[in-house]
Amino acid sequence: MSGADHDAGRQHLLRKLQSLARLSADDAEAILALPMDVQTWPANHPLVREGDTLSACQLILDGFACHHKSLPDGSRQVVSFHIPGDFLDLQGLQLGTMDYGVSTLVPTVVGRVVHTALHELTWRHPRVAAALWRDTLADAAVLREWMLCLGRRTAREHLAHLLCEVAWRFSIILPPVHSMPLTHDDLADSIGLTRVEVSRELEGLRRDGLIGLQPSGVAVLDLDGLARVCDFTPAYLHQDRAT
Amino acid sequence: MSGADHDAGRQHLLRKLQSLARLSADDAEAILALPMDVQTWPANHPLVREGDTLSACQLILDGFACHHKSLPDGSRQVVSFHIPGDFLDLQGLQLGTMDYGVSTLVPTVVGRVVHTALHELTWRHPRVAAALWRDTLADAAVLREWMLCLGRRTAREHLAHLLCEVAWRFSIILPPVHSMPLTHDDLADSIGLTRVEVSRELEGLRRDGLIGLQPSGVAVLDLDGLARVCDFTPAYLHQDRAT
DNA sequence: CGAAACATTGACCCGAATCAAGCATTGTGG
DNA sequence: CCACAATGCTTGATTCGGGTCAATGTTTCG
Repeated sequence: MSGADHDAGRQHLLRKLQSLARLSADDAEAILALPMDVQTWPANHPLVREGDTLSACQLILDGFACHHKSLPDGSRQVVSFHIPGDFLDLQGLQLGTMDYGVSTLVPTVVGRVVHTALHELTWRHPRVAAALWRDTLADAAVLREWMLCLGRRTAREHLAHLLCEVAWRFSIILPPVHSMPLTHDDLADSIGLTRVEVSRELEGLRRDGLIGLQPSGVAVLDLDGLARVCDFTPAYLHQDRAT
Repeated sequence: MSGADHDAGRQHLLRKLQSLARLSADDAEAILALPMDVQTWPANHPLVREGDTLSACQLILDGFACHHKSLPDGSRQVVSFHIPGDFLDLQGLQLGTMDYGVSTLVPTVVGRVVHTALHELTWRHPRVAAALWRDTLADAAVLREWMLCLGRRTAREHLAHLLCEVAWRFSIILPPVHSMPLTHDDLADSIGLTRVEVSRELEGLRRDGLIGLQPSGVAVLDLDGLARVCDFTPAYLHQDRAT
């Protein structure tokens, strides 16, 4: 938990917001100066429960987390993944109760920023507020693509699409061909299928040489090949950068 | 197309934004004064195509429309419904290209507001900008609930849930027990199933006395009964009002 | 070493898709 | 005013993707 670690997490946030709006030096300084209470959590730890009302937002400084919703019968749907630089519960700043839960997927470091500090930031720095709004819009675009996957793609296409997306987003912050720390249960809850079917489809993709199955997780070996399986087009991520 | 009609549509927008943020009289006046180019379209008319880049936002003044995405093979997923007072393409104001299409479902009147006017509005009226951000967050909450339906509910539960949501949202602007102007194809594209299965499940719900099937569309007869079928809880809509 | 968590595989089942035929409304032109 | 096309709805027979159940294998870690 060195100071440098926290700075790296804040820098991810700043870089993302700068890519979404033209920020002044003053805006940037205010973002980096946000008062933040740093906490470390293990993998699979709940950070927010459905129905909570919050008084602070949590920024991922290091690690990996997801949003999820559940049915009374216990079945669970993961609705999004989040990486360093993402706020996990910006919704709690603006709307009353949380309609989704948040959990870590790997050991994760978060920075808690009290709502008053964020309200002050957005009030004094309208361009930062605009950037956060755009970030919300970009997140919604990802939700829509996931809905298309859930409703209209086959199991294999959906799985391939998810792996493409995660590999693509991870490549911003991690070296390529890094294996992804997702269990088969995580993948199943993300694509709306069962663990058993995930196992079978992963085996199919492995046999085709598109992915590698290691104990540490799934590794994407042939991103272009995978993208061809599922017609992956990263435009919906609304992030401009060299592919 | 009388002036009164346009005012009704604007009033829906104003009322929604006032429920999301405490607006000043000046803020309200600016919203009602937005310069707007009024257009009328038939049912099933495309208003935005996937990939478009826009220079104006379209506000529904009267009617009913949806957002949808498609796969290369032509299959389509409806991702949200929109009613008078909703902007159909706020995303186009903040992000480059549209990742979804927009179509009318019934004859619809929209007001086109050029981006420059909206940028000026949000810049001069930060509370209006905050309200629009909250509106985006509330829309995203609906997308997440739809994902839960797509991934984890059965055909019957999902259909019942959709009917509950639409009936609930329509009740704000229409008399109750109004039949909903959705074809079986529209419903099928919304819940990620086929027209045939929609027909069978609707017949099941009708046999149980929960809905009525008329030529003009589906009418919800027993909202509480329907809600019990699918565990419908309107909290995710983030609209406080007497149920 | 043993327990717990995670992954794989096979046999069988079921919900929804597909294919196909026929019916009911609506609207249009002769 | 009727004919008939177009669109939308219903229903049955059959198929198939993915679920369920169950047994077994593999890591990881206390």
